[in-house]
Amino acid sequence: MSRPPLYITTPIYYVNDRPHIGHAYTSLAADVLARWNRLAGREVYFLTGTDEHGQKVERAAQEAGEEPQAFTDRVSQAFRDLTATMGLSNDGFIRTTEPRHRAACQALWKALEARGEIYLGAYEGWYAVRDEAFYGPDELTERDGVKYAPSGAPVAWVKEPSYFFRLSAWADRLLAFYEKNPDFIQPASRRNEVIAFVKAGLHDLSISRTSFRWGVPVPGDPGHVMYVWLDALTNYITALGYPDERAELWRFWQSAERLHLVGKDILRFHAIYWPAFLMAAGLNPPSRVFAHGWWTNEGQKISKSLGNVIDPVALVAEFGLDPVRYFLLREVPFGQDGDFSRNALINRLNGELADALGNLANRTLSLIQRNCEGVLPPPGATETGAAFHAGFIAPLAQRVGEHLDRLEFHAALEAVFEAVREANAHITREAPWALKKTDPARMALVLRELHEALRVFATLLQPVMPGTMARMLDQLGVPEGARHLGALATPLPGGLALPAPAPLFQKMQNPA
RNA sequence: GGUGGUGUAGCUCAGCUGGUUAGAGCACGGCACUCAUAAUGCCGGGGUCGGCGGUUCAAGUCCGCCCACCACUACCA
Repeated sequence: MSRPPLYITTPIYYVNDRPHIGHAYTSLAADVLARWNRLAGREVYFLTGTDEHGQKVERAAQEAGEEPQAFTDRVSQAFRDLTATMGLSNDGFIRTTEPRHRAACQALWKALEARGEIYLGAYEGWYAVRDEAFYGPDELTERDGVKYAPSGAPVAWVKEPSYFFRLSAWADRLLAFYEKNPDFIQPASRRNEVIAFVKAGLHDLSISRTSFRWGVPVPGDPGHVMYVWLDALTNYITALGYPDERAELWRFWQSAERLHLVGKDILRFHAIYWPAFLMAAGLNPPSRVFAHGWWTNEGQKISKSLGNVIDPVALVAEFGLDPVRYFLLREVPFGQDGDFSRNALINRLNGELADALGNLANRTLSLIQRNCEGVLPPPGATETGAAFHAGFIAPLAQRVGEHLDRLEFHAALEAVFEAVREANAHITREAPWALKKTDPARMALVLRELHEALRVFATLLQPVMPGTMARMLDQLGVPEGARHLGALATPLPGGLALPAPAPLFQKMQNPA
């Protein structure tokens, strides 16, 4: 059952912004998939990074009185720090201001140009100087012969030279591609939206700008810089060595599963423009693009103006990294919008992590400590234990894996905690504390069964809660080299001395 | 406006191609237990499955209409 390698990416984050829960969320999901697949023995390359070009950055640097490069060096640090804050296991971190990226963008441009996919034209439309944005005619209102943008800024008809990508010619080929690859865009509802959009017809895409300088110069016409999305999307292949097809990592674009995780707001760029660029340049399109949902904060839409942006650093500082990682993936199906609330987080932490799982580990290990002299009993099974094992423990790794392959993080975690609940029922039914005097042999069997269940839980939960599960595996006496999925088939030897248990999760007082 | 989707217990949601008394978690009530982080287990109350009409021996599950909500409807990233 050897699977091709996995290339998994987050979007590169635009540095003209502070890291918020949305960034943390995408990165976290990618991290869990990367860790899970590594545990399964699959080769993985996990990439994240920062998008550092564009007019907004240029202007922000100007306002800060800095050179753009110095400015981005400074502000992109917050995103590099986020990888540590969230405990990310990314293999690479790319910045679009790196020389290798400029080279890759220009190589892609030349490839498109050589294939006749690019032409020079003019971009025209209603432009609001104050907003630095173009508006469609239906968005405008007119008073006294002057047209105004929705923001209230006056607009004027502007025409600037621009290179165009022949996107209109790709609509049919994109539709054929979606047809042949039904899983390319997920979830399915998003796929329908994209298909509807493409079916309505595509315009050629303006892919250069002359209105600012902070970007990748267009080869052969340095008055233009490349459209930020062409620049940004290219990061995914820059990081693998493009255009050097003999680069060590290039095989991740040639023969690996190529999975992009994105927020739903940037799906179009990844599901339409990006595969079109790639196919037009004669390169593989991605294998899969998954668009996840947005968070609200205590039922309210998150926005800077409301001042309710969620800072991942503060979140982790207050609740701890692993509870936050668990909550974000457990609470809401990936792909749907969800609500962040302190109450809900604390309920998950107390009820599921501390009471159900943590306490189960603690009571089991305490019994082994006290009644078995701290030594793991040899493998064996009671009748009820055999049924419990066959129904909930043995199939669990596969169940979790199937859910994670479909990016159903919440269902994967639900499956584990269903088994945790069952384990609590099992220990209560068997009451090993009462068996000590009546049937010590059975007591040893029951405790061993529970230890085995705990070993499976901890092993499978490592990708979501790496730190805490490492401590749990320590307490269970599982050696470092036996913590991958393949090791679950081999029982630990009886007679292993176990350390004294200690609580894994600290409960929090619920303010409500 | 157009297209797609959602509406099931107090809350969050499962319910594949229509078929026994509609399920789970949380919350709530009772009981049991005492190994454990006052943890755990068992039992229970609670739903005219958005509304109306239709197809069918049989509909939460299919069809029509209506109501409510959501998403998409291109070039700031």
